[in-house]
Amino acid sequence: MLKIFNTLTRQKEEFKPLTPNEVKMYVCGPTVYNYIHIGNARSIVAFDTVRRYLEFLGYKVKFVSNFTDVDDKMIKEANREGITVPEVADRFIKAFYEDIAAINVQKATINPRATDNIQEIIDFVKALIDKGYAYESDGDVFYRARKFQHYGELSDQNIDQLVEGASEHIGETEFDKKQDPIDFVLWKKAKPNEIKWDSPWGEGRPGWHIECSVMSTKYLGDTFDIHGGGQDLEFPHHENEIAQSEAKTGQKFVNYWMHNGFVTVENNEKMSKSLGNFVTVHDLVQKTNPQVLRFFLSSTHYRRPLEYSEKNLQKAADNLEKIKTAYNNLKFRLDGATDETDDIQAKVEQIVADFKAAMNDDFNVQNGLTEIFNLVSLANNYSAQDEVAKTSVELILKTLTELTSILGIKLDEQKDLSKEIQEMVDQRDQARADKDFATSDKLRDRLKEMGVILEDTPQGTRWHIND
RNA sequence: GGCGGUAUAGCCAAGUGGUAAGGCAGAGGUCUGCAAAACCUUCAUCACCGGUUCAAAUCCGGUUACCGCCUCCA
Repeated sequence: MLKIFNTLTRQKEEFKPLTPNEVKMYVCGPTVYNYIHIGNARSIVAFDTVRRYLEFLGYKVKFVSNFTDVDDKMIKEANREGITVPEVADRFIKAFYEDIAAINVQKATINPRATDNIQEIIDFVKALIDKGYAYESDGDVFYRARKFQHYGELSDQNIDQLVEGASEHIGETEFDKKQDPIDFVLWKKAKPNEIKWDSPWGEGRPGWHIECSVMSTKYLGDTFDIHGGGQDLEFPHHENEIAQSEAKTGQKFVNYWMHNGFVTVENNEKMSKSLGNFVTVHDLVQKTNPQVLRFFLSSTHYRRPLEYSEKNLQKAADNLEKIKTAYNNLKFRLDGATDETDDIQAKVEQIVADFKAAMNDDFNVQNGLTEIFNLVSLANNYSAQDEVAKTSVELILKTLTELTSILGIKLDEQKDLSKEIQEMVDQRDQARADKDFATSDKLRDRLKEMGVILEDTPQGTRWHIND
C-alpha cells in the first residue's frame, strides 16, 4: 500500500487514485528564459522517480508539466538579446529536452505552453469574474483572495498575517490597483512594446498562477490525483492555483500535494536563479557523467534538502560504480552458467518485497537503496560461486536493472572492446599462461592508461572500461 | 512578526518506546604470481537542558544553531 506525504494535511496518506490503475499528475515546469539548473533538475528528477515507481506498481500515469513561456523574465531576456519572446522560449525548450534526456528523465505525456492556451486562460478568468472571485482594475484583473474561504490552508497562512508581510514588499503601483494587498494578478495589462494578446480587458498577458490552473484542469480534469513542485511554490503559487481552480469549478482541485526539497550549496543556502549561485545541467554534463548526476539527484529522499558539492557528487559516483560493478561481474558469469536451479529466486523476491515496502513509504529511496545494495551483495556473493545457474544469474540481472531503473539508472549499456585492445588482452593472457609476468604486467599497465581495467578471475580475464 | 523545515559516526544517511539499517572513506584479514574486484571482521549512544517511563535518538517541556516560504524562483 503506497503512502504519500500530502502537504495539504501534513500527513502520510494512503494513495487512492480517482480512477483505478490510473494516475493523473501535474508538475510545475520551468520558466524557459535560461537553461535549467541543478535545483530545477532535482524537482524534475524527483517527480520522474515518482512516476517511474507508480508505473512499476502498474499504474498508467498521465503526466502533464507546463512551460511558462511568457512573463517578466522572458520579456527581459528577449529584450536583452534583441529577439522575440517566442524565440527565447523555443531555444530553451529545446535545451530543456536535451538536458532532461541526458539525465534520463522520461518525457511528460503532455508539455503544454502557456501561450498556446491564451483563449482558455481568458475564458477561465472570465468565469472567475462572473462568479465574483475576480475584478478588473485599469486593464489588470485580480483575484479576490479573501473571498476564497480556504485561502491559506495549503501553506497554513493566516490572511491577516499575510497582509502585514505583503505590505513590506509589494510595489506601490500594484498596491494602488488592488482592492486588498493579498489579491493577486490573473491578467496583466501590456506595457508599450510588450508581447500581448487581445482580451475583454484590453491588451495584455496572463499572470503566472493562472496558467497552471488552466492547463492542469484542461488536460487532467477539474480534480486530479497528484500535483507536484518545489517547496518554494507552496506559497503563493500553489495556494493561488487552489483558489483559482476551486472557485471556478466548485470541485476539489488536487488530492495529493507533493513538494520537493531544495538543492543547497555551501552553508545550506538554497540554489536559485535569483541568488545566482546555480550550476546549469547544460554545463555540468560536459564534465560529469550524466548518469552520476542523475543518481546523485535521485538517491536522496525528495523532501530532504540535497547539498550540491564535488564531494557529494563523487560519493554518488562511487555508489553507482559499486552497483555497476556488481552487475557487470555477474553478467560475466552468464557464459558457462549451468542449467541447474537453486534457491536464489526466493531471496530475490524477498529483496523486491522489501524494496517495495520502502518505496511505498512516501518514496523512501534511502531504504530502497539499501535493498538495492542487498541485491548487490547477493549478486557479488553469487558471482563468486564456482557454479552458477543461468536462470538465477538472469533473474538477479533483470531485477537489478528493474530496481535501479526506477531511480533512472541504466545498467545494461553494452560496451565492446576494439579489436586492437582485444588483441592486447589476448597477448597478456598468453604471457600469464607462460608465467611471463613482466610482460603481462606491462600490458596491463598500458591498458589501464587506455582506460581498460583488467581483472583475473577463475573464469578468465574480466575487463571494464573506466569512465 | 507569521508559517514551515533541519540537527544521528570523518562524510551521506535509515530509524516515532526496547539497548543505533545501508553506502562511501578508514583499519585488519581472506583470495591473487602481483593486482583489481569481491568476501569477512572492525568503527557512533543520536545539538543541549529538564521531565515522563521498567525502558527514549524516538514521547512531553524548554534552549541553541542553521535553512526556507511570506516578492520572481523547482
